[in-house]
Amino acid sequence: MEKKVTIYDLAKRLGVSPATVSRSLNDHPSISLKTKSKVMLAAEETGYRINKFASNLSLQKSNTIGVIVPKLNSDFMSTVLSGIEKIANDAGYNLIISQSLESEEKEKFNTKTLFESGVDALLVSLANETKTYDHFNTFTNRKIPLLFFDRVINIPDCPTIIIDNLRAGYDATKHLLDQGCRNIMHITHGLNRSAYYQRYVGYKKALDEVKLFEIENLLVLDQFNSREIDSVIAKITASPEPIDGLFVTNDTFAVYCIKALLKAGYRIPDDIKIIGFNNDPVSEVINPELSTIEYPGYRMGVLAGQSILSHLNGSINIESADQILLKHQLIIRQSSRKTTN
Amino acid sequence: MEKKVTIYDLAKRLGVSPATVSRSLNDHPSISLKTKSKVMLAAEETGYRINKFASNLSLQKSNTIGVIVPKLNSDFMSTVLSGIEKIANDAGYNLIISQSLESEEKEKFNTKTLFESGVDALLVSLANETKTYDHFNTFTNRKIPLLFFDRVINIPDCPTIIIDNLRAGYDATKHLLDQGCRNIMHITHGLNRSAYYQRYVGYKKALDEVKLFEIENLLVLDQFNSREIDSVIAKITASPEPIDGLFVTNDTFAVYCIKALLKAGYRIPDDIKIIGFNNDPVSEVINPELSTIEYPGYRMGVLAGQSILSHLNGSINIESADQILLKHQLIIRQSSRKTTN
DNA sequence: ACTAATTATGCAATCGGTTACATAGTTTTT
DNA sequence: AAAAACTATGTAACCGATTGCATAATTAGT
Repeated sequence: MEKKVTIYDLAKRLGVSPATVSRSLNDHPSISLKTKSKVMLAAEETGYRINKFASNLSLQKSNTIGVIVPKLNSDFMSTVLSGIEKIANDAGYNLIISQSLESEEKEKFNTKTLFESGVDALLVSLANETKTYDHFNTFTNRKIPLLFFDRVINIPDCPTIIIDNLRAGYDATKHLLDQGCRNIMHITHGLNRSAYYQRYVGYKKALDEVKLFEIENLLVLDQFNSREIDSVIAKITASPEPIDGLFVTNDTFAVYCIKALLKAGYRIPDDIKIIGFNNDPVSEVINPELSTIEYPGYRMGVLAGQSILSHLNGSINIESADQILLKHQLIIRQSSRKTTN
Repeated sequence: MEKKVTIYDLAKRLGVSPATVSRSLNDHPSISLKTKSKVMLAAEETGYRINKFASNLSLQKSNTIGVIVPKLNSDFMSTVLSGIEKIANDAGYNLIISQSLESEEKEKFNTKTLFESGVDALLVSLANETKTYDHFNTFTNRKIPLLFFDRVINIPDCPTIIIDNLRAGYDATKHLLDQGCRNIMHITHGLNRSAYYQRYVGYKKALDEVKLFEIENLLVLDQFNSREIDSVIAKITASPEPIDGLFVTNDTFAVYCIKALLKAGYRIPDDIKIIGFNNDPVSEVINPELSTIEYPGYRMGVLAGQSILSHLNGSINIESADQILLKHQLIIRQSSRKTTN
């Protein structure tokens, strides 16, 4: 069992004061080179490690960034996190990651513990359930940088990073219309989150443009899990006007749909054309390959990290809340291709 | 800008000592109910929040668990993390997550920063590159609980959580043999990590049993990324004896293989039967559906979390290093089905 | 050689909670 | 009613690093 060694131990060993040791270790200019190297050597020899608790307490900062996401295990989210981690780590920050599991309750709890843990900044992608935002006041009141990404809410002075969801929803729907679809069903998550709501608005806008707003056909799902597939198929088969297009705001679920529809005897894209969202790896695996909207997850993570770091470094005026809008991209594959007949 | 309120502020406000405040907030038995509720009320009113830095410094613990994984954005790893997070969070622990990106250098660095951050325990899945393990000494020397999962190394007193990789490799290979394959290629990651090495041993063992050890056919890849696919196809087409089976230790890559082979004109499973590893969601999306080995990621995460928590609570004798072996399961799908001809 | 400027180091307070030990106030015991 | 046993609270040291200010040691200036 190694004993813990502190700057006091080093000080005693070298016959200097703890202050000198501290300054040496932090490369303070007013310490002579000779002393510095003496200290460094002793630190090396004794296996000295700084005690961050003490340091943090003294400096009032933790070099830690908190992250709250709805769910760790989705391709999109883990990709975003990977980007955040890369940037944070390279800058010497640690990342405390927690998941809300789409629960407002848990999001509040996590916000509280992360605050108490003294994170220097907080990055959040909101739970679908969340309807109140007071729990973030602890951060805004103390002017601790707070940033929202993907699932955002507008709070004064809090930057947001999103894609143009309205436009993306419009593009996806417009594409299906261009391919000849006339009765497009929109399958999406709770519209409580603006990301999803905006896609819906885009969907409607595209329909409106071709005077198809009457046959808007919306299906909102609680989760995007495979158990919900039956209700989808039921709704499609029960439709008085046959559904000929599907805009699903999640690739994984779109893939479930394709599989279920094929099984039910529908031809894709001949009978029903489908477009998903996110450009998850699965979209290229399914047959027919899934058209989708490319959502730049890694870049989003990197930008979120960089944005929050520049706030922490003060290189950006904290007052100037910025909104970063990433470009999405329509990716056309087989699942929505117009069939020549 | 809210001012920070400390136990000293509360003490002054209530005319008691900071010690009383501290004890009240921690529900210490020797404080009268009247005083306790007075303190709690005041804490509520003033918006008091404990300062974890101070608390941690005093208590010498952080309620934080460190995690190092090779890569955040894989379905398997994010699922494991999700399980760990669930357990840790429910027990009031925060999770600091970092990724080594398969680099020994970065793994060392992360180990150091996590140590300095004062994590109460460390969970590690090793980078593929890692060949030395001294960087974990800081933890073992101080008897800070250290656990390895999935990609493990045996260090005295450090529990490990794995599946029986040898058996899994054997099962996968045996299955292909049972389906009639006689020239099975094994595509895997660097054999430096025992997880992969054991699968390879299992593969060989199955071949040995049917006296096929002569035509062992091994392909080791650095990464499992799509750029390596060409070399795979090249090796398969160049084989003097036609390859009729493929055991790939990663579903995602197995899926790439299927797509490339189909494109190259091979019929699956007729010409080549394929089995993957992990039971990633993609395995059910590809056509033909991919046979695979079910790897219980979420359970692994949950068990890793529980194991480390019990060590922290001292409810398990720290000296008794345990090894948890999870059951895998052979999942047979279309990609390896014997064709009746 | 003597003062001024510069460089290197130490002193001591501070960050905010925790807790062993001491003490004052109450209740129980005999 | 005095001693014993609790109960409730306060005192003060401690956790380990940081840093403004003071001071000692060295060098430069005239």
